[in-house]
Amino acid sequence: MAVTLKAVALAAGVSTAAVSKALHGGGKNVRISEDCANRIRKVAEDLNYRPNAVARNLRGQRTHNVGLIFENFGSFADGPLYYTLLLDGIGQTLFKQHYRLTILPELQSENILGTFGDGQLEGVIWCKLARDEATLQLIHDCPIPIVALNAPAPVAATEAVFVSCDNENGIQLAVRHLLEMGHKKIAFLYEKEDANTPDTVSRREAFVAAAGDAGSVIEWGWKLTEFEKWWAGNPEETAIIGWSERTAGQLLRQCKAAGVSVPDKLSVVGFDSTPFCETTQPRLTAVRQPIQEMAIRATETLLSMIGGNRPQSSSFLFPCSLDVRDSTAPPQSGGVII
Amino acid sequence: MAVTLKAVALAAGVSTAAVSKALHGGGKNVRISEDCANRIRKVAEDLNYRPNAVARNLRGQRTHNVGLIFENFGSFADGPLYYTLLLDGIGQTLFKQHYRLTILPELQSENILGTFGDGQLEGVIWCKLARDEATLQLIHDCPIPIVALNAPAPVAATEAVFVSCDNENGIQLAVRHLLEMGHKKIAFLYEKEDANTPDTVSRREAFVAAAGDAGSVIEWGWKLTEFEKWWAGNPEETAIIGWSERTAGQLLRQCKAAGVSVPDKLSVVGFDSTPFCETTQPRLTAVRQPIQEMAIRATETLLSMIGGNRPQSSSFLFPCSLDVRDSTAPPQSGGVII
DNA sequence: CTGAAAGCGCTAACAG
DNA sequence: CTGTTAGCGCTTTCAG
Repeated sequence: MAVTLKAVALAAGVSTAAVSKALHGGGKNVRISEDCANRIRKVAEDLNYRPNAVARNLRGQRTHNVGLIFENFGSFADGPLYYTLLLDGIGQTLFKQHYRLTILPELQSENILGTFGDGQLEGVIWCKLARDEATLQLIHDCPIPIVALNAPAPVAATEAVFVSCDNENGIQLAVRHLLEMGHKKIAFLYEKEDANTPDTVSRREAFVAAAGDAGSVIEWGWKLTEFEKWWAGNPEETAIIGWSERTAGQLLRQCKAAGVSVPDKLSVVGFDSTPFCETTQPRLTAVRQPIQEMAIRATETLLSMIGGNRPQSSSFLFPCSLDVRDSTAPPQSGGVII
Repeated sequence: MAVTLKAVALAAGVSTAAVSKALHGGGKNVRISEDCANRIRKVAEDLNYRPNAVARNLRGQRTHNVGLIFENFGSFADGPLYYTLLLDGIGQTLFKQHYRLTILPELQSENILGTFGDGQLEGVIWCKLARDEATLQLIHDCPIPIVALNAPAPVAATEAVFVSCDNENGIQLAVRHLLEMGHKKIAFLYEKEDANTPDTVSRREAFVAAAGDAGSVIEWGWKLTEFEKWWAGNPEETAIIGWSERTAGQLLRQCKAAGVSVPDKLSVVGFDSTPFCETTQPRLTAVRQPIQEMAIRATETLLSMIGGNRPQSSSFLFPCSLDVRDSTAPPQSGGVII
């Protein structure tokens, strides 16, 4: 049905090679007169010829197509704008270089290698890549370059490149901010459901290290309904750092419901400072993770690897910063009062 | 480099046809003994054979790949979760049917038809499709089925299917809600920058029709900085309907900044009720548009069209509902006071 | 029951 | 300067 190169050649009374040359100007060994080329172009135009990319991909062993895989797409634990910023960063980088982006179903079953090795993808960006042995093995067997985004690099060296934020430094910033304000006891909060995500784990560890004796760790359920009872118990803590933006946002709502005013009675810090933090009441002080820049870097790195270059490094760590907004303040009844 | 079907055939001492049959069991005319098939499968396994999908696509003229195009990706006018919900709905439907999703660069230049006709895509979901003549023509010339999501159907019939929410009914709900509460003057607010998006237009028109004499229309800049001056002018309006969730959220912030308490002094309604509305202060009353269901329906329709079926209808309108939260209340100094 | 062979649509060596 | 031709990796019809 579709008009092919051959059809154009036939109509123009030339060979397919001539048409290919005239339209895309490939092979150096083929020469063609301007007249002839123009005639061919005219015929192609008239016939409404559209090159078939699949055939071209097969022939050229290139697809200009990059895959994107989310370990847990649709779970909003990462903040409302997470996926939007991510996609935007990846997309803008890719499209500029005339690559396409294919969203892959979250790794179902065992045929991931089949998917990665089927010739349709030139590389993969893998978000929140799990850290287990199986995955590491998989990375090893993967025929195309992989960049892991938002996943801390494993201890063992792998062929993949890891792009992530510096959770440790982010948590340190939050802890220091609170300590400097005079808080003596700070809690780190995460949800049971997210207990094992790499980010939760590494942030928790960073917190324990940074806060030392001043720190405690709280694990509640997704809804944080435990808050009210906890608060009723007159906890020593005067500040809570939520492992994610979502957690902190949810906590603010619980505080409001329980009549606990923030930041007067309790200071709250979130992780991942997106425009969402501007919309909460009070506006949420949060660690900023440069998602979009990370996405751009991940994509650039992947494209460079596809181009055959060895990556400059096997791990890129993006420093976090702290956006101080209205949800943190010195403790009301701090020990500083003499 | 990659091990091909031929390589497997060679290693197993059989023909490529036998291998193809043994591994994927296609052609009915080819028969093969269990023994032979098993031997072939073993060899393929040992050799780590991965079928090349590009070749298969070319041969079979099918790619199981659907394209997605956003008219304005990355503009957050649609609310923080818009893209996430959308992608989630599309993805879950597609992946279940073993289709892939390709994100297309937002229609650059003129070669859209080239993109749609290059054989890589079996169909396209087009978000916020513009309404102009050129686009209609393009739809007409498009060799693959198109479903327009979140774009009101044009007057003229086209080959494309349109899935959108019922803006008219949504606006009516909002207006009625406010009128019933006793508001006498209601404004519809949109940003200059969004003045011509189909949704803005159709909601504005719906508003003018629904509110009649009680209605007025406001066009401000993206930041809504005009609010304070407007308010200082002692407007008659006691309620504002924002064309989008974002607009309404931004308005709430302006109100706060100006010391105008919502809903006491001013009621605010948004369009597009996502979890975002739960996070504002006060929680935002908003028209709910079932984004995810719409995305699912759009995808299902597209897949059915790809399967060769004629769509049941050329336009699906999803009814809106109203999520009443805390940003609306009866006017403080309503005319009802005797 | 099995293998040879003809393409899907395109490109780039090669020979003329 | 142009055209013929051999594949890219796969499926499937056809002859053995």
